[in-house]
Amino acid sequence: MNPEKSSNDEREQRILEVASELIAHYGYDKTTVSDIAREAGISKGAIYLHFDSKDALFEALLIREMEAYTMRWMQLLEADERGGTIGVMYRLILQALQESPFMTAMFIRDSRVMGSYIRKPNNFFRRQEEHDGRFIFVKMMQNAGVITEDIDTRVISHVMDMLAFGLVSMRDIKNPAHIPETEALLTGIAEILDRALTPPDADSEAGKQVIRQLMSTAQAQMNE
Amino acid sequence: MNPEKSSNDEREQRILEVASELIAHYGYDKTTVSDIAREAGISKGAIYLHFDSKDALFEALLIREMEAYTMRWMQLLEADERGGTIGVMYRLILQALQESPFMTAMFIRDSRVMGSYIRKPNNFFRRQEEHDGRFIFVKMMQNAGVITEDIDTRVISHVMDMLAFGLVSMRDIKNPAHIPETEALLTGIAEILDRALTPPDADSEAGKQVIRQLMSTAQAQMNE
DNA sequence: ATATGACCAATATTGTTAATTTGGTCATAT
DNA sequence: ATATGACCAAATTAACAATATTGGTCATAT
Repeated sequence: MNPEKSSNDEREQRILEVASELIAHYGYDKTTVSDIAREAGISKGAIYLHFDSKDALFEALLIREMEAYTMRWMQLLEADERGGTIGVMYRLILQALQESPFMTAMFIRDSRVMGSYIRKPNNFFRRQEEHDGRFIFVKMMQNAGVITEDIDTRVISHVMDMLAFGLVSMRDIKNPAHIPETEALLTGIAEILDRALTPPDADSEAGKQVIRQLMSTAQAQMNE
Repeated sequence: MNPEKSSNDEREQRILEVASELIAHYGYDKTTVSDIAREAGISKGAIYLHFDSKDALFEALLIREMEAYTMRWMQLLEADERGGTIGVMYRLILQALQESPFMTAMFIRDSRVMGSYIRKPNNFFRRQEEHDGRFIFVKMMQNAGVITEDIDTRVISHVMDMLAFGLVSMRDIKNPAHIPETEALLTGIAEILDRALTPPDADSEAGKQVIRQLMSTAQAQMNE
């Protein structure tokens, strides 16, 4: 929420909700501020009481979607009784990713959705470039003893990125008849990762525990 | 080689060689038949003594590159003394893929290279769509006892496609500083696949043997 | 036979202007 | 205070003709 702007948080969320749907469907370029206002049932001017510009709105949306994606992952994680092995945890990452059309578009920088935004000089993605979330995740899981230490952290995290990218992108170019059913595919990936990366003495709850802790710290920081 | 056309195979190969370089660099649209002729040191008319059309030339090039890629893989396979585990074999597949800019472009349907060709109604890729080479490869390796049977063939082959796709595509969008050095990455992937897919009792030569046999059969069919 | 390159119809590009759309503002209303 | 929507400059798109390029052919030369 932008404290400098209107404090009507409920409406701000509705704007973002509507923007998410429109942009996921029509893309950044083809979705106008007026479209968003009309669909949200408010005037165009009201949009600018919440956001400085179309880009500011869009970037708030990117952040919102990332947060929603993370929350959804947490939710799947807590609901899953198969334990906190890296295979299962990563499987749920992919599941959450697939569930969100917007996140998949973000992840592969889909130009049909991101439109001309991706070409902007100092956009969200370029600013984010320094930060490697996946690397940090893998490092933490190694420290927690949930991933073997005998394969380089950077290699593992990049392999995970490769899989996620491939998962989302290949659907466009490969004959659907040759793509396995999602459930079976994700289970297979989890199995492969567990066999390769889960140490024999892994504590299957340690991973989840670290994530929980990380989340509550993040939550606490947010409430300031 | 097109038997209906000129039988000057040497020149036909030079045409394709030149076309490969030009198209890999400038793309299908920006490379004209005259460009190819000039660079090959022959007249434009001579091109049409070998190929019916620009598209026919281009498709011959696609096939040539696929064959060259396969040959290169074979070569790496024979030269590698680490044995024929699935990890090592697949690692060499990725290595051969990375070495050929044209093959990488084909694999991800890079529109900067393939240009307007990919949008043509009945192009090479669409015709090829039925055939799933990776699936056949995995199936054969399972039959040879080099890949476990306890994970679905389709799942394994698709995971391999995902990795290959990710390997090639992620270089464009991820901060290079976060991408591991190629050698380490490929070694890591090989290690992961071996741990997950190589059966305890695998005969590390059986895989190579099947490939050799397959190749000589294909070679024999070609010479007809 | 084999190879060339001038030639052509068809397609693509460019330059230009006119028309439309869009992000953002602000006087006015509530 | 809060919200609206008419309004505007800037940017995008549409329309169109003029120009250039390109795939492919073929009469001619070697």
